[in-house]
Formats: sequence, structure tokens, C-alpha cells
Amino acid sequence: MLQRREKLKKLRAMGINPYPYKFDRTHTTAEVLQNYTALENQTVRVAGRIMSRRHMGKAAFMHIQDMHGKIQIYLKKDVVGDRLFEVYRLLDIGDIIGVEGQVFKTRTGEITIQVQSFELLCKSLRPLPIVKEKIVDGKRIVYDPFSDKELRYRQRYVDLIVNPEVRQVFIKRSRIIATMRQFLDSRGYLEVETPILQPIYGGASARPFVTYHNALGMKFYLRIANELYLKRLIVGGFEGVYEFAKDFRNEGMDRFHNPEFTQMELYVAYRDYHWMMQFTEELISSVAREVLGTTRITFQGQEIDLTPPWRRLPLFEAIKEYTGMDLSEADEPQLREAAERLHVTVEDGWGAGKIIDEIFSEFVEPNLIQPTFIIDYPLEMSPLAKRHRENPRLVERFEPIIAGKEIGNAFSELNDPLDQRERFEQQMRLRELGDEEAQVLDEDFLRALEYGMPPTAGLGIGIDRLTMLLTDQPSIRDVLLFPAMRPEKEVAPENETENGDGE
RNA sequence: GAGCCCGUAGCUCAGCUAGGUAGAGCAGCGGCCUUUUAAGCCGUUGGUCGCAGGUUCGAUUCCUGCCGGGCUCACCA
Repeated sequence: MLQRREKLKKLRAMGINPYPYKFDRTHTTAEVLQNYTALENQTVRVAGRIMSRRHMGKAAFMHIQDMHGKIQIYLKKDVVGDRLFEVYRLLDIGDIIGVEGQVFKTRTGEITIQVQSFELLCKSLRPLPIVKEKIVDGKRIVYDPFSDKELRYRQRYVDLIVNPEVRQVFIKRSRIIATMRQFLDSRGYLEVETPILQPIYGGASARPFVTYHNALGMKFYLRIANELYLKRLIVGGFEGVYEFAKDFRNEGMDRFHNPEFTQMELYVAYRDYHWMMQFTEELISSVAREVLGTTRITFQGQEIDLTPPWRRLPLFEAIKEYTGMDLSEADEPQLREAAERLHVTVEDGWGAGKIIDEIFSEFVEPNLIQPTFIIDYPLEMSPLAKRHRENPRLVERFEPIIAGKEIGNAFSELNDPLDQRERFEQQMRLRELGDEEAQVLDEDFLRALEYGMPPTAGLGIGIDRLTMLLTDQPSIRDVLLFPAMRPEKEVAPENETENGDGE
């Protein structure tokens, strides 16, 4: 770093602004590489960050990288002249330059820009990790990888510069969201925004983050879901609304959980969960087709076929299939007994729903690799879902499960205000029994339902998990640009080089 | 929250389980090299071995605590 500051001074002494204002480029690196035949011997202007350098006396090869890739440039002293070559000598890996030159192929066949002139666009003061790579039989072998996960997450900017596959993941994430949005818009659904700061949190079972509004002198909660607000909008007469929502849940973190995460929630009037299942498999498979070009994907070594239709499997049938036990008629004591036989640990406060959920997640869920809709959940697990039309102990709910993990949640929405009130009251009783995740009664939401909400189907898709699936990433942190981390103690200021004037 | 593991130069790591104040490759710096590509060759700088204690004549190395991280488990999407 010291040396780089010295170089900076020398450049300034030469009358060069190391941080100029702009550079007009004619092509990106990828455009030059793709259009080589048309561009051969033509002059192009390309900009990027110096990623490697091979110096050879009075000439040098470098690779510069922009958002779309890397291209080699070749710089000769007798072409650029003494002064620019002097400037070149003061460049480092990590600096950003703009070059102008002719496109040609080297003896070894690599498309390269013969630099006529170049301009320093940004002097980099901090050395970048140098990742070396070699292409053997079309495969990229990486040497000295920048692989420390903590550093990669904390300094994602470095990760993005140095690891092209990381860049790809986030480009795909962006395209997944863009494609979903197009899909939803093309169906005429309205994208809306609802409060993140909520006086009463609801729509899911989870513990919230709490904050405080000074002027109002009251607590606010960061939303754990946006369900109840979106349903208010259905009451208001919008017949299809959706929101890509950052939600916040005050829970532990692991491979599948980050305290803030993104959900797409969609509500469509006059539809039920059967319709929503079809919609969901269409949505996901067409996103895959659009972003990956196929509905057959590989996730962590497993082949997964997202082509519709997906299997529909009632929850209790699934449990029966994987445990051999029919629990559809079991009451709570019987469920406890079943759990014990299956060696599933259950706690005293748990109700029937929770025990079933536990058995399901342990014995069934991990086995559901191919996309499956688990349908028809017990009533007590789903306080916002409508009672099953054939079985009053169940609700019309489904979760799409892929690669052993749920990536969403949906139901025929409960629109009977009296039933909804009872369900809330049931939740409040659970809360009093110590279940911190039980849902909170929302009087205004009930008031809205009392005005009348049409039959409605609702869906939530976990965007982070979907992205993991479609980009084959094992951890949620690999699909979040800035995953939650404890703060660093301090970022080293690195000021000690600057004392007095330069030499 | 619990268990296991990790924290040594800018990056990736070795040395530590036979305790005597550190090593490699890459990067950097100097030199040679005008089609190289993990460029090469010669030379060279660089580390309070995460932090704080303890044991010891002496600790990167052993012990304890703390901080940060990873993986697994528990809870949840």
C-alpha cells in the first residue's frame, strides 16, 4: 500500500489525474471477444480493472476485466511511446484503465487488444488477492483462490472482483426476480408496497425485531411477513397483488436462514389453492427456463426436474409413506406416542400441529427431492388458511418442496371473519402458554375481513431459497450480497504512510 | 443456545501432539526479457504467529478466558 501511494504521487507529479471523470468506451470485453471477425484490426476502446500482468522489458501483456469478462491487452513501448510506458510502469494489478487499440490474435490464438494509448481511470491503493487460473481441456483450474468465507462475505466487493462465478450467481439472482416480475405483470397483477415498520406484526409464526419510533413514542416491529397487508388490499378491490418483500425474523442463522430475507407474496382473488399450485409450478418452471434455459437442474449433485406437473401429496399420506404410520385421525396423546416411537423429541407445550410438523420435517421433507406439493395441513398449524372443503380438521394449504426444502407456502385464504377471530384467539392462548411465535391478533385486519374479502389464493415464495436452488449454491449466504455478520472490530485505517509531504 | 474445527506475511497455506521469538508459493520491490498467459530467470522487502492471561529460564507451539469465523445440531422460511 505504501508503494502504491508513492506511485500515486509520481503519477500526479507527471501531471496525470489518477481519478479522472469519464472514459468513452466503444465495446465491452465480451463484445470484442464475440465479434472478433468483424473487429479484427479495428480500433476499439475498452475499460476495465487490471487483473494480471506479464511484463517483458519493453512490452507487457495484461488482462483487464469489466462486468462481462476479461480481455487481454498488449502494450509495447514503441507503440505507446516513452511517456505512456512510464505511466504503465506505475500501474498495479487492481488499477482501472481505459485503453484504445486494435484487435488482433496473438501467436497462441488469444484475442487481444494492441494498445495504442491508454488512460488511468482509477489508481487502486489496496492490493487485490491475486487469483491465477489456467484453462486445461476447457476446464478452469484456479490457483491461489480467494476462498476465506469470512473475507468473501465481509468484503463482497473483493469477492465479486476476483471470483467470476460469484458475479454470475448475483446476475442470475437479479434475472430470477426480473423474470418473476414479468411473469406476474403479464398476468395483470399489481406490484405494491406495504409497511416494513408495523405496529402489529403478523402473517407468520416468528419472533420479530423491535424498534422504536421517537415522535410517536411507541414500539414498531419490522415485518415478519406482508400477508395481512396484502389481503387488506384484496379487500380494497385489487384482484391480484404482489410484493417482493424483505422480511425480518429474529431467529438463529444457518445455511437456510438469514435474519433478513426476501419473499415474494402474491394474492389473487377468486382463486383457490388448486389454482395456485398450477400457477406456482408454471411460475417456477418458466423462471428456470428463462434464466437457465432448462427446467432440469442440478442441485448439489442431485438431478431435479422442475417440469410441471409436480406431485401433489397430502401431508398425512406423506407421513404414512415415509413412517408407515397413519396419523390423520390421531389426537394429541396419540401423536406424542407416535413421536416417541419415531424417536422424535417433542416438548411439553407443543400442540398437535407442531408435533406433526416435527415428524414431517424429520422423516418426510429431506426425502422430497423432486418438486412436490405437500397439501392439506392440520388446522392448528395454519391460522390464516381456509378450512378444507372436505375435512374440517385440515386447511387448504400447500408447500412446494424441492431438494428436501420448502421454498414457499400457500393457501386458500381464510376470509370468514368469525372463523379468523377464533383462530387468532386460539393463537393468543398458545401465546399465553409461552409460545413466543404464536401469532398476534390484529383487530384492524379482522375489521377488513368483516367488510368482506373475496375467495382468494395466496402464495409466498422464498426468493433466497429459490435462488440457491437455481444457482446450485449450498448456503443462503452465497445468494445474499451482504449476508448478516457480526461487525468487524474495526476496519484498519491504514493511514500511517502519510506523514508530511512526499519525497 | 450446544458440540466439533479454524484464526501464522496482501492472498493460499506449512510449522505446532517431541516448547528455544517463523517458512513456501503467489503478489510487491530491483534487474534481464517487444506475442506472453499459473510467462520465465536472478536478487530482495515483508509477519507484535486473532487478543488477554497462565505454566515455563523461554510459547506461534501447552493451558484458560475472550474476540471473530466455519461446519453440525436445536428453532424458524
